[in-house]
Amino acid sequence: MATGLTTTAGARAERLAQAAEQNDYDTFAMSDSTPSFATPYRTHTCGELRASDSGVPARLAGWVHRRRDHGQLIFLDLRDRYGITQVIVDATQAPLAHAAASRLRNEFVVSVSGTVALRLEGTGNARLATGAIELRASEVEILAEAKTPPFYINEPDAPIDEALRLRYRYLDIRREPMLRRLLLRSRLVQAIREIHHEHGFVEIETPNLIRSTPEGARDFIVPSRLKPGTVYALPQSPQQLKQLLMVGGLDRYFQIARCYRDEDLRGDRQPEFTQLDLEMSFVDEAAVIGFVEDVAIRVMAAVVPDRPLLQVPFPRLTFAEAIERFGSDKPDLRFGMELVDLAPALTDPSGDPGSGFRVFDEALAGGGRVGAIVAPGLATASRSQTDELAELARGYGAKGLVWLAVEADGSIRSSIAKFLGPERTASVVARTGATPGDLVLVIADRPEVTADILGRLRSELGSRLGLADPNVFAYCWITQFPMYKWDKQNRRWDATHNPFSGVRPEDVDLLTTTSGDLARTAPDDPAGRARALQYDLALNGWELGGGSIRINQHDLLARSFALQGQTAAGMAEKFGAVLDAFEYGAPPHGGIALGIDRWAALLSDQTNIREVMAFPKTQSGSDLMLDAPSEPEPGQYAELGLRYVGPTRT
RNA sequence: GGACCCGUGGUGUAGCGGCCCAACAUGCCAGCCUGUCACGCUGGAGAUCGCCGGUUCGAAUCCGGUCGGGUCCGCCA
Repeated sequence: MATGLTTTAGARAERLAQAAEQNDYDTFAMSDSTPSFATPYRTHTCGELRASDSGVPARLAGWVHRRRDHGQLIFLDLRDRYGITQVIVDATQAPLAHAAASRLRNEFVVSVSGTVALRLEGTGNARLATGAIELRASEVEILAEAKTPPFYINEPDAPIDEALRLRYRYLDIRREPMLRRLLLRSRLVQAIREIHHEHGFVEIETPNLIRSTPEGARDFIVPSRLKPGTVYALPQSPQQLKQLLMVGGLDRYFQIARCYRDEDLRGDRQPEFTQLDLEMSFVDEAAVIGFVEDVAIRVMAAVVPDRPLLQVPFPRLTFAEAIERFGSDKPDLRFGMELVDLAPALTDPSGDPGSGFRVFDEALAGGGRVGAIVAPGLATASRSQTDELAELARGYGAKGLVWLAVEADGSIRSSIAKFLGPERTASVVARTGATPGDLVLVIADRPEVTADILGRLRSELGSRLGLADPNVFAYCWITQFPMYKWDKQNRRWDATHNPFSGVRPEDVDLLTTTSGDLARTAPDDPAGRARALQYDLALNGWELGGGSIRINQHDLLARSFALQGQTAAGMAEKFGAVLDAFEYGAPPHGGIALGIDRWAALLSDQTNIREVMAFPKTQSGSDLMLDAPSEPEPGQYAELGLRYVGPTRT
C-alpha cells in the first residue's frame, strides 16, 4: 500500500526526522514558501530586512510598537505580524518626518519610507531578526491614529485580566503570545490538510443546520422561520454525515469541522470547537490508527520540530490496562506513579483472615479493590496537608483516604498502622515500592471507583509535584473500550462512544442478554463484557479524540441498538437516513475525530483552549467582545412564532 | 445545579476596621535630551476600592445579596 498505512515504526521515525529537518520555521514565518508582501504601502515586511539589504530604498508599514524620543533623534520600533524593524528619524536629515514622528504614539499605524542602513558599530540588537539594520526615514505617513490601548501590547509577559483580553481580543491578538499561538494553529491545520490530500482524502464541508442527532450532549437549536414550530440543530459532530459520505463512495473524507455542544464549559471545552473529522472505507482498526499516527507525527514535525516525542510508535493500551495501571482512559504517560493493587499484601502471612482494617476487608469481600499510589517526597506532609488530600479524594467521590508515610529513617507513620499491625503495614509499603520520603495513598471501593479516584489523584499530584517533563509529548492509543456502559437510571446499555461503533469480531456473540430478550437488559448481561472496535488518542493526559470502526451490517446494528433500548421505530426516528443508506450497500468503514483546539493548546503549552482560539467565549458562554448572546431584535420572535416566557425550572 | 477563588487610578499589584479624600510599579500628559532598543531626566494628571444593602461612632477592609471573570464537581467525546 502506498498510503503509508502500513509503514513500519522505523520508517515512520525516519520520516519524522526528515520532516523536522525540512521545516525550519521562524517564529513569524507562516510557511516555507516566501510570498511577496509588497503593496503600495510597503516594499517589505517588518521582519524581512537584513544586513544584505543595506543601501536599498524601502517602505515599511505597521504599528508603532514603541517610540524612543531623544529630541533631535527619534527611534521607532515598527511592528507587523512578521517582526519588528527599528526606524530612525533624524530631525536634521528629514525635518518633516521628524515632526510627524513626534506626534506618534504607541499603536499608531504608519507607513515609513527611507533607506535600509547598517546600524552604527555596537548598536545592533541581537534579539531582533532585523537587529543588524535600521530604516533611516525620509517620510513618515500616519495612516491611522490610535487611542492608548487598555493593556500593554508590547510586553508579552505582562499579566492581564482575561476578561479584559477577551473584550479587546483584537488588541490581544496583536500581542506576541497570542499571535504565535494562532500561527502555530494555522501550521497545525496546514500540516493536517497537506497529509490528508497527499493520501487521497477528499475535503468536504457538511452543513451546520442539521437535524438533532443523539450524541449525548445537549444540542444548540435554531428555530426555522419557513417551518414555524420546528428547529434545526447545530451538529455536535458530523458523525452521521461522514458515514453517509462513505455510503456515497467517497472512500476517504476529512474536514476541519466546527462542532457545537450546549454543555457547561471548562478550560478544555467551549460551546463551539473544531475537530479534525475523518472517515475511511475498507479499513480496519489498524489502518485508521496507523494513518492517524502518521498524521500526528507529521504535525509534530511541522509545528514543534524540536520537541521530543516520548515514544514512537505510540504505545497502545487496552482500556482495561489503562484503567488498571493509571485509573484513566487518557493517562499521562510522562510519569509513572502507577496504581498498585494492595490485595495480595493485605493477607496476613500467618493465614489470619482479613487485613485487620474493616474498610479494606469489606471492600475486598464485596468484590472491591484496595488500591494505592505513591506520592514521591510527600512523607513530610503535615496533618493538614493529608487532610487536604483526603478532602480532594472525597471531592472525587472517595469515602475516605488512608495514607502511610515512609519516614526518612524507614519507619512508617500511618493512621491505620494499629489496625494492620506492623507486619502487614510493612508488606503494604513493600508492595507499593515506596521508599523513605514517600507517601502512600490508599483508596478502597468498587474496582472502577477505586481506579477512578486514584487516577484523578495521580493526575493532580503529578501536576502539583511537577512529575511530568513539560517539554515532552506523550501520545498513546487506548483501544478495546467496552461497547456499553450500564445506564442505571434507564436500566439499559448505553453506547460508551457512538451507537454505530463496531464490536470486536471475537465478542460478537456477547451481544446478548441473560434473559435472552434483547429488550430485557440487566447489568450482568454478557453485553457488558463486549469490547468495541473503538480507539482514543490521548496526549499528555488529555483526550485528543477518538473513533471507531462502524457497524455496516444492518442486523448487527439492529442488535446493538436493541441492547441500547432502541425500538425499530425509535431507530428510524433518530437515525433514519443512515439506516436507509445502509440498505443500499454500505462499505466497511471507520474514522476518528480529534480536537484541534486541544491539540493546538497542548502544542502551545497551554492548559486552556481559549488561548488558541481567536475569539473564544467565557465559561458562562458569553462573547465579551461582541456582547453575545443578546436579546433578539423586536419582531424576530414573532417571525419565528416564538414567545419568551422566562426561565423554566427543570 | 453545586463548591471554591478573584474584582482597588488605563494596566498589574499593595493595603484587609480609624494612621487611607488610598500606596507602589508601569502606562498616560507636558517639558528637556543625537544612538536608543523596557532609553534617560524633570514635572503633572488620574481611583468615591465592581454594584446594592447591612453591621459599626467609623467600611476598600466585616456580613448578606447581586453582577462579571476563573478553577473544579456534576454535566459533556
